[in-house]
Amino acid sequence: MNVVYNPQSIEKKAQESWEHENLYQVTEDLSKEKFYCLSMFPYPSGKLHMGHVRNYTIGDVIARYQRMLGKNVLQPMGWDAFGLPAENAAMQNNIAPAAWTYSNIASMKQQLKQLGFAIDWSREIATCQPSYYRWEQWLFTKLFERGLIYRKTGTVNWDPIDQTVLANEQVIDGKGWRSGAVIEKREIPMYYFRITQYAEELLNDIDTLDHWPEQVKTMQRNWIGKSEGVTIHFPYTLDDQQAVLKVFTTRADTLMGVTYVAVAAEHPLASHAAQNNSELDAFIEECKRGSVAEADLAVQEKKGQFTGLYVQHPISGENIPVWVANYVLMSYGEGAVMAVPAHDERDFAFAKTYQLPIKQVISIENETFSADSWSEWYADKHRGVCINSESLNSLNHHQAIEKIAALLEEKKLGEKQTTFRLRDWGISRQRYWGCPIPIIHCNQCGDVTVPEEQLPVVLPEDVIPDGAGSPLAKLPSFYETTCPKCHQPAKRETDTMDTFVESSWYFARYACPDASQMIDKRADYWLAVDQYIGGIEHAILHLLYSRFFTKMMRDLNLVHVSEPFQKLLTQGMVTAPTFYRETPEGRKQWFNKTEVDISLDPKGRPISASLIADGNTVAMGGIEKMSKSKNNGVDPQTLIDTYGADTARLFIMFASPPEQSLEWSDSGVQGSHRFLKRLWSFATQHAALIRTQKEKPNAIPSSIKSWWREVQQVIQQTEKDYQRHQFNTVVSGGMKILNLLESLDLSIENNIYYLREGTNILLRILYPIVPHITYTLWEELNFKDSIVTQKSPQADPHALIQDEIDLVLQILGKTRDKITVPAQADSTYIESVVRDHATVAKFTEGRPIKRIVIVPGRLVNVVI
RNA sequence: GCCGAAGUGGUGGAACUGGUAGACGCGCCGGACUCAAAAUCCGGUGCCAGAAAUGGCGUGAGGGUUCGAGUCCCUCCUUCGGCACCA
Repeated sequence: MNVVYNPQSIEKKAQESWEHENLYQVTEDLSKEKFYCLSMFPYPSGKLHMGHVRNYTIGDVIARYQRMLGKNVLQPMGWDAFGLPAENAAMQNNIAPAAWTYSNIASMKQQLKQLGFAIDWSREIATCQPSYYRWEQWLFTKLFERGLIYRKTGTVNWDPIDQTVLANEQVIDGKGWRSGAVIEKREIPMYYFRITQYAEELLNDIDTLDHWPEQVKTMQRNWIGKSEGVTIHFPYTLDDQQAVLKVFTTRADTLMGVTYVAVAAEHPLASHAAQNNSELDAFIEECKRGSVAEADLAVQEKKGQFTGLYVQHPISGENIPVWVANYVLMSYGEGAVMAVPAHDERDFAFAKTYQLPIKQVISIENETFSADSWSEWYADKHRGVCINSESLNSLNHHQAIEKIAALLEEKKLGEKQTTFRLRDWGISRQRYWGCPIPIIHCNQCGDVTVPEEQLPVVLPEDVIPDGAGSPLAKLPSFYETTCPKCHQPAKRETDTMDTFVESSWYFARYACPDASQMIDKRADYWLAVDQYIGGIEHAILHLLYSRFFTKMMRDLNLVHVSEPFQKLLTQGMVTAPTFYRETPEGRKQWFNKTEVDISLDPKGRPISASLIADGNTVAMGGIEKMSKSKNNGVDPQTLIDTYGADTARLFIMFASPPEQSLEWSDSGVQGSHRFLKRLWSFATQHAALIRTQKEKPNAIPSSIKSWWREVQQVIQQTEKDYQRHQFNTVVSGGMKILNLLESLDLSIENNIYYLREGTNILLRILYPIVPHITYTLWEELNFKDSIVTQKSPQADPHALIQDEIDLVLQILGKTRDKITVPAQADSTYIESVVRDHATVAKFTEGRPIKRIVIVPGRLVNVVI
């Protein structure tokens, strides 16, 4: 046994033996309880970053722990291989996205193997392979035939110089990232998944997700955004035609306070009015500038323009002016809103800007309304009653809505309606590196789905995009085809699918990666995923889409669960300090920590930094998420090469609990490494004694009774901590046991049994986190079988029993002393001890004791 | 702007259900070993006052509930994640 801890050699050996024995490959075994442990698959960007290492380490720890509980654990891995970065890399390096992607997969797979994850590699999938995406295309055709996919126009960012559609990410301050041109909104035809058809179920089933973080569930509920309201029709006459303008509102009780209505720039009424109104036309054009991102829209200045048109108030018949406003979203409700300046803050500000009337229709006792300035209570729907509203007067919010809805329904000018904030999911992308949409456009037959026997529609892999438009649209060999129905020449769809589509069902394909259909019955054994682990940034979109897909696949009888992920763990990000200098042009140049020298104050806090290259100062930019753009990443490969995979795993698990963000610390890494070295040298130093198999003493020797109880307490604690995924305290539990073992007096014969027992426990506690070193030591110390097949340690209840316990003595809630009482002492006994206690006498100073609060097993509080 | 989180020593974090705040590390200080350094080992370490015993203060800020609040409630501040074409 080598006395020096050499992670490189022991890790390589352990990994080779695991691979040789095929330890992590699993099959459906009905005799065992299954556990499907899934981490979000990576985008193959080139090499692993620290976020990946964290994600997959958490997954691996859970998978190995579940295995120790005797379960049949599936932990697969694959590649979310389609996406925009491959196209960017292609343009930069003149390499085809496919070649770039496959080479990235190879190197990242190599790195994952070095980290020693218990992955079943026989199930590996890459979404860019035709064998994967053909089933996505197949599903598309089925859903299209069922009407769950449809075509309509949608708004995209258009770069007028590059003549191409841009992703939101590629629009910076309203300008194209390459061309610098001001971006325009453009309407183009797209395919949509009818996710709104499942809105109600997606919302209701959130209640069944007992093991999801509450915050994620709340975010999903708000994203779906169910609201009960009333659709109100405002009649108007245009070119002698009778029509109605529909608006949706949750505040129908304020209908009598409407002083204008506002429509989105894209609303038909706006376009109509703009035909002979150049000022309005210019305004609508202005609204079309800038990105389509909602965050950008929400912060822009609220602007509007009168259309010159009027609609009639459905109750009073008054003329109501129609405005175009940039804050009205065409995609929500009817693309039009009724404005009640007196009781909506945004309408109030708008009315002030454009001198529109403000009419109070809600009042609250003891509050005075003033049209001069806004007060929070104007919008309070819980306390007010209607005024100035004819038959609604003195009714509250609910009563008024019921009454007005009935009134409108009778007049056929409105109806109660449930609306969702959730919109249908537009999946068309005018890009090359994605799954081709399996549609053929025929002049005779319209949109025809590609028949099953012609699938997959294979994406040519040797294309290098040039940044201008979609490469597929320039490839006649791809788009020229014949109609499957009439066999006339026809054009293949050249858009590809949103990459979120691939990641919405991959978890089901892992169950049967080689199936000759989309999903076969093996999925019934493995689904649902028992534990899903991934970044919090996916809390809404990816998770919602996966839930939606699961429900659609269930309705197609492909899977038999309604929810894909039973338990969800959302990991925090990995952060590190940043350093920068401002260039003369005012741009920030970021430096990596390896390029700078940091000076510390006497307490070890960083005070300044300088660039090693020139010795001049650089600014400290604070702690930020590790990213390429801030140049503050730490390469996991360097970490593995220097310290080994176990140190990397240990540090990441120890530095913070999985859901919190993790701050990188070089000295923290060294500390973790030091612990493993200590463990190794402790084991090698005492190897002979540990290997000695002593008889278990009949009773725990009284000299180490409390020592042994401490070990047992740690077992009890780490058991709980594993279950609640608080791995940082599992590690500190392991450190405590090593500290205890080092304090054990080995000159006492009886203690040798406890040395072996304690070491055995320690290795099993740490195994899921640092599998290589514990696997090796287990073998070296002649413990039974392999640690891979061991059970997780369990506390011995007898060893936990105490005869006497310490109670904290508080006086008026302040800790003053401790008292020792028999473990089964009752409150009468404790009270009598406390009344006679010197410390109590000292602090009460003769004042009478009013009350004695006793918390069993914990504390006594004397109230005076 | 909207939705969702987080703020605890010099520092990462612990405190599970309202019950001893600071476990376990890192750093720092002191010591041992060494010609010396590194590594390793031992001891100390929330802040203020004090030689010490001890006392006071202390979980972003301000209020509240409670015998008792890091934990529950209200208001505010700061930082972070998402906002539908980054993945």
